[in-house]
Order: sequence, then structure tokens, then C-alpha cells
Amino acid sequence: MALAHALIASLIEEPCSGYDLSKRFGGSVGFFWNASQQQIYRELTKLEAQNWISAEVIPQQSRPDKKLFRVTEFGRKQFIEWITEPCEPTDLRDDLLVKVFRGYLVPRHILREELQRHRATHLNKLSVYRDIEQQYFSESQQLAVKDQFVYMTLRRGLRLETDAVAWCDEAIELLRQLEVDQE
Amino acid sequence: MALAHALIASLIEEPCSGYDLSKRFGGSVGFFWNASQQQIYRELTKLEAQNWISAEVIPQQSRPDKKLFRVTEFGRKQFIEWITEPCEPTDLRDDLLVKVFRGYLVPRHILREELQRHRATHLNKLSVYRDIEQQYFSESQQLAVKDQFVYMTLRRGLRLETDAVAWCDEAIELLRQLEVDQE
DNA sequence: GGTGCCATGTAACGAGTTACATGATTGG
DNA sequence: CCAATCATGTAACTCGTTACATGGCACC
Repeated sequence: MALAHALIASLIEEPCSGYDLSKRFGGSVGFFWNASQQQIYRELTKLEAQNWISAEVIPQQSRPDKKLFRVTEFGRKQFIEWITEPCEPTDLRDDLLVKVFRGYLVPRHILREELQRHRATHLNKLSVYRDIEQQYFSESQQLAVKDQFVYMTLRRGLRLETDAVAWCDEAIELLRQLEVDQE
Repeated sequence: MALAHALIASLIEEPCSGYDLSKRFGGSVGFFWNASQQQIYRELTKLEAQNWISAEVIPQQSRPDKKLFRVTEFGRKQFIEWITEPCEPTDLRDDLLVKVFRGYLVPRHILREELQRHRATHLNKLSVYRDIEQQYFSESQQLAVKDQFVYMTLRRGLRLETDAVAWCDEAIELLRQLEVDQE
């Protein structure tokens, strides 16, 4: 039940609608917990049934009504308890690595191009993270305690993407050498 | 359908039983694609029905009979086609990051201990990977082409774990500072 | 007049997790 | 005698993905 906790993590600081949440999951929490709109709506329904959150219908003119979700006192307790419990590192499931693992079965250039595509994607994410860092976390000494925690997660993202790019470079270089050897 | 491809990736070099596969997934392919025994049996049944693999029953005395699975010519083609198709980087879903994100909601020491636990786990994996590197890939210049591809995936694992440890250190250090400030 | 945004969902399916079930053999 | 290893699976459930459905308003 971890999507549930990711949703609470977001709602706990700022109550909002399912629609808003699904947009938030494009950034912020979404950087380390992915979820589609459909999943979010389904999970919100369940969380409301279990009384972790409560909904208030906000009538709107010239827009569909929205449901504003708030974390209940019970939900808050459950969330804090969940943080307190130990958990195991998520295990890896990476298509690209399976492909590289048996990459000798396809022409070199195919894997090289794929690695370059992935490199570009990671570089892209990296630049997004760097922008966020500059905008919100540039003076890390003066950050509020709360923001220091959030910053730590951003640091993780920065590291992850930096490392992914570096590995792609390694792998691309290896392929380049193998291509040279073939000539 | 990516577990399917991970299974084929393993079977394509060495046919074996479901039981053997589930053990292999504790290492090798398993380092970058996790799967339980139950999942593996289910998927093998499906793959056989789709004719990606074929089974040969090997009668054994003093042990239960086993089914030896081989990748068919059709399966091989499908696998190679899959490698050729582009894919997107897997998106992150990490409990620990959700916990750190709202980590200010619990006493400092709880998160610190959790980070230390995770650090130890990553260090452990790292040492496993290093052993494998020393044993099988120490003279990287003289590796067969095939093994160079496999080595690239090991490099990824080494990097990933190294980076995870480094980030844990960063995060632990931050918490230490916050604890000092509290005094 | 079409695209995109706001805002809600349902339905079907595929993938992953947890628990249970069976049964012989080997080794301490 | 107990635990581990070999070897197979079923069943129930949760989580994640893909596709579909509705409908008004704002902006170009």
C-alpha cells in the first residue's frame, strides 16, 4: 500500500482534488513515485472509505465541481506509523539492462542508439532537477528544516540521473570500441 | 511483458527448469529483474502456450521430474525484436524517498536508523558485486564480446549501489546536523 | 470551429505479492 | 528427528497500465 502513502505525503501539506494530485505527480512527489490519474482516483476512493482522508465537495461555477481531499487525524497517524516502520530498498526492474545483458544478439548500432536515447532522457531530467535546485534550494544553509528533507530527495534525483548519464557514456564507449574492432 | 523477456534472456544461453530459473533470479539476471518463484512458473506456462519456449520432461529417480525449458526459434526472434524496439527508463517508486520527503514528521533518530539500515544493505550488495567483478571480470581487456555486455550490466549495479551508499551518507550527515542544532 | 484545460470516473487486463499445498531425499 | 533442497504448482488479492467516456469553458 505505498501509493496510498505517497498520496498522503502530498495531501498532508496541501489538501487538493484528485485532478490536482495527478498533476502534482508530474513533479514533486511524482519524481519518486509515479502514478496515473486512474490509479490516483481509485486509490482516493479507497482511502476515503478507510477514513484516511475526507472529501469536501466544492461547487464551482463554470467548472465541474471538485472534491477537496484532506488527511484525517487517523490518516495522519497511519502515515507517521508507516514512516516509522522499516522497509526494504525497492528492487530493480530495468528493461534496458535486460537488453544490454544480451545486447550481443543485435547489431551494435541498435543498442548504441537506444543508449543515446536514454542518455538524453536522463540529461533532460537532470536539467529539470538542476533548475528546481537553483530556484528553490540555492541557499541550502538557510533552508527551513522541512525543506531540508525535501532537498534530500532532490539530491537523490540529481545523483540518480547523473549516474545514469555516466553509465550510458561508459556503455556507449564500450560499444564504440566493439564497432571499431569489427572493422 | 518484460518478465517474459527477462526469462528468455536467461534461458537463451542455458535451458533449465522453472526451479533453476527461480534460483538464477537470485543472482545474474535477478540483479536487475526481480521475480518470485510463483511469478516464474506462471510466466513459463504462458510462454510455453505462446510457443516462445518448449518443455521437455526429464524423468529423474530420487527427485521429482523436471521440465527443461528451451527458447524456440520463434521465441528467439521475438526476443531479438523486443531488444530492437525502444523502451523508456523505468520510473522510480521508492518508499524510502517518500519517507524522507516528509521525514520531519517523525523523531530524527528513526529516519537516521532507517537510512543506516539501507546504507548497510547497499554496501552488502556492493560487496557481492565487487566479488563477482574480481572473480569473473578482472581482466576486462581480454573478455569475450558476450561477457563485455554482461559486464556492462554489472557496472550498472556497482554504480547504483555506490551511489546509494553515498546518498545515504549525505542524508545521515544532514540528520546529524539537525540533531546537533536541536541541542 | 478545434485544441486544451478542468474535473470526474468505469472497465478490462496484465503484473506482482502472499499464502498455501505436496512429497521425496539428503545431511546434520 | 528436523531442516534444507529439489521440484512442482493453485488461489486470492493488490497494484499498475491502457483504453474509453462525459461535458462545459476559454482561447486562438
